[in-house]
Amino acid sequence: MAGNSARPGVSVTSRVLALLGAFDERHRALTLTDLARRADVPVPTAHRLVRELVAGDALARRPSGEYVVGRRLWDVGLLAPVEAGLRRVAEPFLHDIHAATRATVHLAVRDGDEALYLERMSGRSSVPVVSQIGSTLPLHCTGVGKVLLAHAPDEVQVRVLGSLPRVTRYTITQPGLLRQQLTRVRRDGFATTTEEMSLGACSVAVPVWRGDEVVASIGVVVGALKRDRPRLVVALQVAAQGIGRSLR
Amino acid sequence: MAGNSARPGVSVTSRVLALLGAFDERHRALTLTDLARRADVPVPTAHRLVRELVAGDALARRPSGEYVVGRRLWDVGLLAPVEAGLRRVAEPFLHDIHAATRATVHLAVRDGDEALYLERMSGRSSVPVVSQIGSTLPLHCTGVGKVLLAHAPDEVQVRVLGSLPRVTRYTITQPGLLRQQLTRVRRDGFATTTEEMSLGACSVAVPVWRGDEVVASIGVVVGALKRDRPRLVVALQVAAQGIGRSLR
DNA sequence: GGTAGGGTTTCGCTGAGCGGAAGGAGGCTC
DNA sequence: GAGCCTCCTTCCGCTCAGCGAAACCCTACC
Repeated sequence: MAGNSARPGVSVTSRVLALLGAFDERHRALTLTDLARRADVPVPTAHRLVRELVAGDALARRPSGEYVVGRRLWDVGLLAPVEAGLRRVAEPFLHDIHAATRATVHLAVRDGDEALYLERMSGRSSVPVVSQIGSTLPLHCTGVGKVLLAHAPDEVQVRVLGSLPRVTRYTITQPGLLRQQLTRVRRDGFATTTEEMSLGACSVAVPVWRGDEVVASIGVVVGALKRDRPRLVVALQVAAQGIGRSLR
Repeated sequence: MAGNSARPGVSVTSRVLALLGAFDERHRALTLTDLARRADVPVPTAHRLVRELVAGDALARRPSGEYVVGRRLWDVGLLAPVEAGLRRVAEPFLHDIHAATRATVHLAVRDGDEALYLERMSGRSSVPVVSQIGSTLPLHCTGVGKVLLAHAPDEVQVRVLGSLPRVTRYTITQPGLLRQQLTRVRRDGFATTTEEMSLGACSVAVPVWRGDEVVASIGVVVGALKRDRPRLVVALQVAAQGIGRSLR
């Protein structure tokens, strides 16, 4: 940046990125002041940059005065090759599961110490589902997360087991208990959760193998597992097989 | 921008946006030189800016050296409220159509003089489909496009009918003929295309009404229409009704 | 080993960018 | 209706971040 900056060395580009990064699932609309605060940029500077971003349709301004992410970023973002091959291959299989179960279906990969949701198809029922395409959730309390964790490198398991934040009163926060579960996940080929992420929601998930490596996980979220579990596991495993086979 | 610019008055922000805008469906991966050329920025300048964008994960660099859109832009872009309400409401209905027909299903709105595809579910068959979520296609040679055009304001119709570029040898390029079809679309409540956008692909589409206004269109793409047409029209109309009802 | 295509680094000039200060605009309280 | 608060917007003079031509590097191809 030129001139009079309070913190020389911070480039215009990085400020622009900071402004864009101020948005997340919980902050889809921000006032100028919030935007400036979250991006750690003085308000007048934010104002100037944001005006340019609005002119370029990277942001948009709501009638209320709040800023939201704009059309331009939406369609540029969709061009990102984030596991594009996996998503394309998996889509029809996810449809099949969705059609067969009517439940919410997920496709996720491990991104560091979190589960990154690549795809979601909403179910009909009123089961609460917090996942969003593009967002991440913890590995230790989601179905797909447990699968990904069970097949993650040791250092990831160590880090995650070292800190198991409680989300609901059923979240597993004892490393020993979770470690047992992970062993069972590897042995049985599926993972389950019971209201560990959100009350009223249970899940089943299975790994997607490419060769001898787990590259993703698919799962469903339902209100209760009960005797449906075997049926769901089979449906998921068939789909996961299909995806894995198509990936080579 | 500071200093020695060849074209003073062009801001850093606008250059960054130009770089991001250099990507489109047909250019998902670009070399530095292409990127610079398409964004109309000198190569060294592009290099500097792009390096910062890569550092911020807004772009990523392929092992081959090409640049692609990065994770950061992907998940920020997904936060854009581009017809979010419509998309959320429509999703389950689109699933139903997809399950019932096994064809490629589309949800589109009119964006100026083009059809903007908000959602797509791929069919099983090998029918060629060029649409992409987030991309636009002409109004005059797609199923959803004809529906949207038939219910567009006069000035849009005039502009579009004034220039009907040929895409395939079946594309309708005579304004009079298309005008007749649009009348029929309004009368019958559905539109069809026959290899007008891509050879080997036909489509049917219906309007989605909110009150007395057409806010979107849903359609399917199949290899051939033949006697399936009535069945597809009914399926689409049922879904469109449902979407419209849910929109109030 | 010449040529062409990319990618990267250098470097001195300079105006784009900076942001404190001040000035609206709206809303809420007393 | 005065006082207060919060958020948005504009102003303006200082100055260093940004600029890009030029030069250089590297790989590929003939």
